[in-house]
Order: sequence, then C-alpha cells, then structure tokens
Amino acid sequence: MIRIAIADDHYLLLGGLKEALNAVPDLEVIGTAGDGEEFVALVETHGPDVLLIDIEMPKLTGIQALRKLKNAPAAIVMTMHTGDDNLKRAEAAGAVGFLSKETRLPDLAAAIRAAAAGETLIGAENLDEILDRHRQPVLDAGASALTARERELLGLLASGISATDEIADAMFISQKTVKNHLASIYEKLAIADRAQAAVEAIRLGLHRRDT
Amino acid sequence: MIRIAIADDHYLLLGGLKEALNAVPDLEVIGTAGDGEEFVALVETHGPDVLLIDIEMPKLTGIQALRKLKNAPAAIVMTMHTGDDNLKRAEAAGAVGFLSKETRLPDLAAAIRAAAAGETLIGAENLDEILDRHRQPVLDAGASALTARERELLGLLASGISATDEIADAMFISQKTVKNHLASIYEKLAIADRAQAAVEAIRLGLHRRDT
DNA sequence: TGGGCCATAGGGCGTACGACCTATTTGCTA
DNA sequence: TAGCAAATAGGTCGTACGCCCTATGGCCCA
Repeated sequence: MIRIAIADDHYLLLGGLKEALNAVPDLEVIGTAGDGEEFVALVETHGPDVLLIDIEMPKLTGIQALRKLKNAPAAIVMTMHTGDDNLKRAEAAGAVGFLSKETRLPDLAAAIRAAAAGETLIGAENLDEILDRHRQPVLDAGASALTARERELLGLLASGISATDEIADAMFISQKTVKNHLASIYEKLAIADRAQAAVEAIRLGLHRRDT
Repeated sequence: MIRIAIADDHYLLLGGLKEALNAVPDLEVIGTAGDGEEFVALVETHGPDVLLIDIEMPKLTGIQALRKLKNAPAAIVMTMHTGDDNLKRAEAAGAVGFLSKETRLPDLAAAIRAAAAGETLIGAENLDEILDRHRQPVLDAGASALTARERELLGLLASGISATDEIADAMFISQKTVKNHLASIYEKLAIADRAQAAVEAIRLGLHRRDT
C-alpha cells in the first residue's frame, strides 16, 4: 500500500483526487492540505511515501513547501500551467516527477508507483516505458489470482445481483456453477460470504458504475 | 437522482470530481467531456439535469459551448480564476451558478441541487441561505428513514463484518436484534439480503474508509 | 501425452439467513 | 398523559447458502 499526501488549494480537485486514488487498490491517501504550511506539517506528522503537490498555493507555494522539507519522500509536482521554468524549479527543489493536471488517472497512478519505487521521471527520455512498467503491476494479493469468470461474478455482486438464481441467469450457467465460483472466490480472497465478497468487489473496482 | 454532465480539460479533476459526485447518493455523473465540442454532443445526447462547465477548454470554451446549447439545462460554471469579467460572461451565456474550484464538495453538491431545483445562484445576495437549504435536504428515498442503529449496522457490513454473531458482538446486542435491524433495513432500502445491503452501504458512504 | 487449470455441473449436509409475529422498555412529543 | 417510534429480544419455519466431494470437457504447455 503506497501512502500518499496531497497538497492543492482547489478543494474540488483535492476531494475528488482523494476519492479517485483511494479507489485504486494499492494506493491510499493519508492526508490532504490546502496550503503549503499545512502540507509541511502533514508530511512531517504522517510520513507518507509519495507527495502530490500543486505549485500554485497560498502561504507557501508547492515548490517552497518542498524545499522546506528535509528528507522529503518522492515528490510529484502537478500544475495547471506546464511552463518550462516551472519544471526546472520543481526539479531544483527535488521533485522526481512533473505532471500536468490533464494527466489521466491511470498515468498518475503509474507515476505514483514509479516514484514510490524510487524512479525519477523528470528528464527521463523513456518516460512511457517507465509508466508502462508500473501500470497496475499487481492488483491485490489474491485478486490477481481471480479468473475472468470470477471477476465477472464479483461485478454482478457489486451491482446488487446477489441471489444464486439471478447470478446464474445473468451468466448463463447453472446455480451449481455459481456456487462453485463463489467458493473459489471465498478461498482466494480469504472471505466467507456474499456480503464480504460484495465489499471486496467494490474495493477492487470490479463494479461498472457507468452502464 | 440528479443527472450531471461535466466539462473540463483537466482530466485529474474530471475523473476525481466524477468519483466524488457519484459517491453522493442523490447525484449521478452521466458523462464527462474534455473539450467544448465533445461536451455539446454529450449534453444533446444524454439530456442531463445540470451542467458543470469549466471556462478554460480547448476547441470551444465553456462559455461558447453554453451559448451553443439551445434549451440548455441549468448550468454551473467553474473556473480557476474568478475574475469579474468571467462571471459576467458566464451570466450572459445563461449560467445560473458561478463557482471557484476552491469550492468544497458539500457546497458544490448543494449548488447542484439548487440549480436542479431551478434556483439562480448568480447575483443572489442570500447565497448562503440557498445553499443551506439544499445541503443534503434528502438522502436517498429510503436512506433518510434509516435510524442511527441501522446506519451503524450498515457501516459494519460495509467494512466486512457480515456474520450475525460478529455484528451482534460489535454492537453489543443479541443476534435476534441484529436480524430485526436487518429486516428493517431490507424493507426501507427495498433490498433482500446482506450482500445487497453491503453494496448500498458503500454507495451511501456509510463505511469509514479512513480508520 | 500427460499434467494442470479453468469452466462447467451434480449430490448431500448442516446451518445461517430471511420472513412473519409478538412483546418489553425507553424516550419524545403532541 | 396518551401515543408513537426506536431499540431491544424471543419464537417458528422454510429455504437459500456455504462446505465438501466427485466428475467431465477444453485448453495450454512442458
């Protein structure tokens, strides 16, 4: 589990980003801050693995906050305006990554994993290769062991299809096979019943929230 | 359920905002767009109830996109830079709300509800009063009818405590009372078993994801 | 060609689950 | 003060659920 701290004075982005990153199985947002001073305190208190920092912030800019942190963990600087001077200043302050806020979530997640693994993204000419390498390398411990059919069944559970006969109809298999798949899921995820399976399914992002 | 369309070229905000708003029980993001043209098509196809529009966008700015829409639903304009001329242009284009991206999620949700209810936020001198009036006025149909103890039980379910005896121990009540509460929950939420209850509990935000 | 994994399916068994009904105590409020 | 809702608890009943075991056909790969 990679522990992340976010600094941004745009609360919509802050709250949303937190939700989105927490929905990624191996990422966890341990705290957020709306200005530089708050952020420095947050990082020193909780010791996250990776920092996500917006440049434009009140009190202390992201760059200043980063400079202020001794032994700072890997930091990724985000900005609205990807000017060249911003990049250079971020690099000088010790950032290992520099992203536009137009970046998409999977790329951000990959960048965070890369940063947590100690890789430097700024100035890397093989950036795509690095990101690809960190693109969901592992899901959860047991989740990666799930077969396609098992994931499909979990998807149904997460969308509220819980009765054996309904699942069987939806998957065009017998009720017996549904139970077999469930038993296999229980073992792999170390859980005991459908309710827990539903919780796990949602946590693993196996639900389709858009139809 | 208020159906929302979002336009923003910053994908981090777009994805995050979508996650955050979908987590609000009475709100549903039915589509997102990264530029003005895409957005116009999205709105005309899906007919959302409320529009969330960023001003700064490629191809068509938010203002231009809004002008282009005939019979546009209630529109809230968001921006990074709350300049006075931006506000006036948004108003002229037919927006009913104008928010900085520093707005916090509960305020945004209230503004969306107000807009969906046909209220105009721009230029309203009693803005706070309007927002307060729409601050979670209703949860879900049945969800607001849930009692404190029922919510507590759902919280346990959402965190993976699903067996009757475990719930009973955690809540310091008999197994019988657990079943009574569950039966009451099933009726109020129109569901049938613990697995569906777990799904609903998570959707209603009754789980504590930060310990 | 054999072994392994997956998807499919069936049977039997014990029990936890959900449905329906009743009942007591507490606390608010009309 | 009477009434009502919430929280607590008990009983019965039928069945869906989870567990264990066996089995077959398809596929891949060593």
